[in-house]
Amino acid sequence: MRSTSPTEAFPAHTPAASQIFTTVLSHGPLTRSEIAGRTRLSAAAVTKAVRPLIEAGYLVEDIAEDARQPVLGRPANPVRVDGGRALFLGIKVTGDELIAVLTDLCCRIRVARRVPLTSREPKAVLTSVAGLAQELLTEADGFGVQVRGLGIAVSGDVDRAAGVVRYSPFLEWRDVPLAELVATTTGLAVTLDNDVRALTVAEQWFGAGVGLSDFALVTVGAGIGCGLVVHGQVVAGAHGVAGEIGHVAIDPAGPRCHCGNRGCVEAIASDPAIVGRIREVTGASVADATEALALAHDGDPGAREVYARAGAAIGRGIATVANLLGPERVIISGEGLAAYDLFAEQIRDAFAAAAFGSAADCDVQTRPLPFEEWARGAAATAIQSFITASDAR
Amino acid sequence: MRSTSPTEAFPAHTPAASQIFTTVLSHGPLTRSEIAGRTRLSAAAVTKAVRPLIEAGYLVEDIAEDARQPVLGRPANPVRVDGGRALFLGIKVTGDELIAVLTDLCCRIRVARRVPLTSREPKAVLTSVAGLAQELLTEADGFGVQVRGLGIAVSGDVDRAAGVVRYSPFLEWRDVPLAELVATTTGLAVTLDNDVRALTVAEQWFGAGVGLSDFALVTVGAGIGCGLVVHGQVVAGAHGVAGEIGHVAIDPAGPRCHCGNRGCVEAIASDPAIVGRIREVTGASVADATEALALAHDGDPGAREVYARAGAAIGRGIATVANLLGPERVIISGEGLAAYDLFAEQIRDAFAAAAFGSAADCDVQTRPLPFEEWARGAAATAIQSFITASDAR
DNA sequence: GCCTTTATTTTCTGCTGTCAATGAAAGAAA
DNA sequence: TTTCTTTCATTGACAGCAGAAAATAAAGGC
Repeated sequence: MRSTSPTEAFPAHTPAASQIFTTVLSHGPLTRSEIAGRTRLSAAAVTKAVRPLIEAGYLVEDIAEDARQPVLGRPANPVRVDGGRALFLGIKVTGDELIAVLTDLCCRIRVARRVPLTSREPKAVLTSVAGLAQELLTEADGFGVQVRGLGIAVSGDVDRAAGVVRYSPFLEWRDVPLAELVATTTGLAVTLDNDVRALTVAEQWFGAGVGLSDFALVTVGAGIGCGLVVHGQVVAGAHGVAGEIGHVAIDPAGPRCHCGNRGCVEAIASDPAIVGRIREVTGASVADATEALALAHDGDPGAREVYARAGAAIGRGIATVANLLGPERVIISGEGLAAYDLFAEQIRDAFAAAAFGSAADCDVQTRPLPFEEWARGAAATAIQSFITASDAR
Repeated sequence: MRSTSPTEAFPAHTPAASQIFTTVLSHGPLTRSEIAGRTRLSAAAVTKAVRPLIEAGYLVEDIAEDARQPVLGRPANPVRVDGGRALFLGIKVTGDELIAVLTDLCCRIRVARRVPLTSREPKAVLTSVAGLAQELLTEADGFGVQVRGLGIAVSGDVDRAAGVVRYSPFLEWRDVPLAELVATTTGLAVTLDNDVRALTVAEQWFGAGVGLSDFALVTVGAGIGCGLVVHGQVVAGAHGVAGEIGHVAIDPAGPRCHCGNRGCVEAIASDPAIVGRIREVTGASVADATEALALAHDGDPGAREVYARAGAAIGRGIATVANLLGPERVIISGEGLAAYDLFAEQIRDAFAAAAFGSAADCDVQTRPLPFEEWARGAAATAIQSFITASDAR
C-alpha cells in the first residue's frame, strides 16, 4: 500500500478553476463572492468551478465558523484548501547534504529530514535522493494520503522545463537530467528547479509575496541570491541565469570575487567573504560564520565594521534591483540573517541612499529562514506543477 | 472634413484576433498557416479571426507575389497589415522642445515636426501640444485617413493607466493629468507614457525586440535610460519607477550625481557628465556633446580617456541588467551613440567582464536613434492602445 | 409572517476556438 | 489531358467556458 499509486489528475482543467484554486490556496479561507471579486470572475463562474474542487476534496467549506460577527444578509460560506488532501516532497540538494521535507497541499511541513552527502557524483546523489524519498514516502503512508509530487532544488543553472541541471558549481555537474532520473527511480512526478527560484515560488504562493505581482527575494548566506517575480511570474532568464544579485559589481576597488570580477556583493557580504575579511582585519582565527558572528556580538570593533560593510553592500545591491525593476517589496532572508542586528541599519541606509526616487518606496522586509525552508521551496514547485499540470495552456 | 471624425473601434474583440493582428504587425507578411503556427491557434481560428480584419481593411492579402519560388501544394496567401488604413500621432515632450511625428499603422513615419517650447508651464505646453497636433492633423487630411490616436511621451514618473505625469524633473511637473487635458483639447484618444517605455514599446513591436519576450533597451544621451521587457511585457514598476540604469551605482568613489549619490552610471556616461569631465581633464572649453565628440575624434587623449571610462560604466550597467534579468538581447541606442566608436570596445569589454556565467551570452546590439525616434515611440503606444482598446481583458 | 439584505445557485445564452471534412490551387505522374 | 498528391484555406458542427439575469437560500429586523 504505497502512497504513490497511479496519479489522478488535479481537477482544474479550466483557467478559471486554476486561478480560483491558487487564490484560495494563497489567501486562506475566502467566501465565493470574495473569490469572485479577487479573480474578477462572475459569482456564477466561481460556483461552477468550486463545485468539482469540493467534490474532489481539494476544497472544503468552513461551516463551523463561530467567531463571525452577525452581519446583514445571508451569511457567507468560506471555502478553504484541505491541506491534508495531498502530500508533496521537497528536497534541496547542497554540496554536502540533502534536506528533505514532507509537506501538505498548503505547503505546511509535516516531516523534515537531513542527511549528509558522501559523494557529489550524480549517481551517488541520485541514490541518496531516492533513498530519502523512499523514507519520506514511508512516513507519508502514515497519513493515508498520496504523495503527488517531488520537487528538487539545486543551486546553479537549472532548466526547469527540461528537468536538467545545466551547470552547478557546488556539485560540479553539467547537463545532468536529474528530474528524469529521479522520476524513473521513485515513480513520482518530479519538478526540478533552481533553489532560489524554488524559494521564490514558496514565497509567492505561501509567504510574504502573496498577492504581489512584483517582488524580489534576496537570500543572504554562503552566497547572495535573488529571486525575482515580475508580472506575477518568476523570472528565469533567457539563458537560465537571472537574479544574480551576488555578482552585481558595486565597487571596482572592492575585493576580488571567485567569479573573477571585483567588488561583487557576494565578495563582500557572503559568509565566506565576511569570515575571510574578519580574519584579515582582526587577526583572529575565525573558522566559520558562527564564530564570526560571536566575535562581532562580543563587540569586536573590527568584526562589527566588516558586518557593517557587508550590510552596506547588500543595501546597495537591493537598491540596484529596486532601481531597475521597481518591485513592490523586497524580502531579505537566508542563514546570514542571523547577523541581521549587525547590518540591518546599514542595509536600510545604503538602500535609502542608492534607491532612486520612488523606488525607495519599496517595502523592505526580513524573514527568518529555517533550514528546511529551502526544501519547502522545492515542495512548493512540486505543488505548483501539480496544480498547473492539467492546465491546457 | 477633419480626419478625427467619430472613432470606430478596432475590430479585434477576441484575444485571438488581437494576438493575430499584433503578430502580423510585427512579423510582416505571414500566411495563415504561419500565423497559426506562431500563435499556436488552429488554422480555423486564424481564418475566422482574419476575415473581419480584412473586411475592415486593416489586413490585406498580398496577391501579387511574383518572387515566390514554386513550391508543392496550394500556394500560401500571405496577409499583411495595411499601414495606410490608419494614422497616429506621436509627440515627445522634452524640457525645451516638442518632437512630433505622424505615422501609419505600421509605425512608419509620414511627417515629422519639431517646435521649441517657450515655457514649461503645463498650460503653455498643453497649448503647444494641441497646436502641433492640429498642424499634423491638417497634414493627415491629405492622406484621407483618420488619425486614430495620439501618443505622448514624457520623461520621468508617468502613470500610463491614469494618464498622469506624476513627476517630471525636466518639466518640473507634479501630478499633471496631461492625457485628459490633451484629449479634451484635441478630441483624440490620448495615450501618455514614460519616454523610455514608449521607445521600448516601439522596439518591441516594430524594432529589434520583435519576437523576444525578454530584452532591454538602453538609451545613452543626456541621461542614461533603460526600458525592460520581461515575460513579454514592458516593466513599469510598482511605484512608477523602473529601468533606472542611469542611477545604478557602480563606483562608490565615482563622481557625485545629481541624484545625490556617487558613481551612478549617469554621473559618468551621460552627455553632461562627459562634457564636464572633459573640461576638467583637458582644460578645453567644451560647450556641449558635439564639441566634446569633435575633440575626442581629433585624437585628444584626455577626451578619449573620458569616453573610454563612460563606455566602461555603460558596459557595467548593462552587465548588471543582464545579471539580474538574463535578457535575450540588449539594445543600445540614443543620441550618445554618435560616440559609439569611442566607447564600443569598453562597453563590450566591461560587459563581458562583469556578466556572470551565461548572462554573458546575451546579445548586445546597437541601433542608431534618429531624433524622431522618441516621438515614434509615443506613436507606438498610441497604436498599442488602439489595438488593445477593444480587448476585454 | 413579511421585508430587507446578502450569498449562492440555476438556467440560459453568447461566443470562442477545435475538429474533421471539404474545397482550392498548384505541380507531378499517368 | 486527366488524375494524384500536396499544402493551404475554409466551412460547419460542436463542445465548453464564462457571463447575465433571475431564482433561491439564509440570515436579521420588524
